Amino acid sequence: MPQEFRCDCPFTSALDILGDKWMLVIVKQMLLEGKETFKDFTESDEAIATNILSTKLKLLEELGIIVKTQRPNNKKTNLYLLTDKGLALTPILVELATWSDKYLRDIHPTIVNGEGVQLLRHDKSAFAGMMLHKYREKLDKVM
Amino acid sequence: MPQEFRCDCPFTSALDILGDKWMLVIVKQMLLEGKETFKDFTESDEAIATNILSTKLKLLEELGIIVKTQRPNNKKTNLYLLTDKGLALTPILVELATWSDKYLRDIHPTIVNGEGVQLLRHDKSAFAGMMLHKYREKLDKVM
DNA sequence: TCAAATCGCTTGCAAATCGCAAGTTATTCA
DNA sequence: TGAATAACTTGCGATTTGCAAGCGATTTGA
Repeated sequence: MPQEFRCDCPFTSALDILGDKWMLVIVKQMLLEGKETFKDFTESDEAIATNILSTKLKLLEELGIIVKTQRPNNKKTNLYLLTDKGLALTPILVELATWSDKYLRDIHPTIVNGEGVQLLRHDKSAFAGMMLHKYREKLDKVM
Repeated sequence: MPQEFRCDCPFTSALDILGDKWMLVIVKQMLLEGKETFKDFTESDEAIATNILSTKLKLLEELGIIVKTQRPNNKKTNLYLLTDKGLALTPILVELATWSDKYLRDIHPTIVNGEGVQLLRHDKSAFAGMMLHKYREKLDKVM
């Protein structure tokens, strides 16, 4: 199924792809929580259903945001890894979390407030840089 | 209906609210295209259905992202205006469009590429600053 | 070596959401 | 005062979401 776009606006077009409850959550889980196998995703807090996970992973792959690979000696477990196109979503994630941190705590007081959030609040680009660095290191090891 | 959150992750919580096809499109139309009445929204390219528009405006208002007002001498037309909480979504919009500009053109070649996009590409924060400045000027006039 | 466990899905079905078209109410304009 | 306009609301069919169960391929362990 070829991706449909509502119009030629760059803002809206991004939302045609990313504007749902799961796409960016999956990217976040890969980038920040080190998830890489189908099972990893199903075991998370956020508990995405397997049929939806399957659909979204397929879509993310079609779009070139992730790639599907295997480890050399394991035919059973698939690995899903972020491409550059996927890693380029980091600034969006950072801005989403920044907004949450500042404006959502009053209606959702249990939002986490640990080390990561402190760094994010204090130095956004350091946070982004660190996440990207860590992920690229992991890619080196895996591939 | 009180907003539900899947978990305590700031990234995911932002998406619980903003993660759909319309919420950020409406904010974009207000910030960048000067839309402020119900009719304005229904007349756009993106053609949101009136029932959905109605629901989303209500939700945005509940969340404090917009406020609903009237002009002094007109009881018919409602004005929807961005609050500070809503204006704080600007960086998210900017990052979404930046990503589109860089990574979506190959699968969606007709994405606009005018003056605005040029500025966005060349100087993101100038673009954001300009949009915010323009919107605040308008607020001064209206209120 | 073969039975059990694990992984990565797919399928069926029910519930929720989306979205078009038409209708309703209140306000303003001529 | 009658027509036009703005802002919705309602009905209903189509699509999407999400739970539960199942299934085939691979791997592990006795």
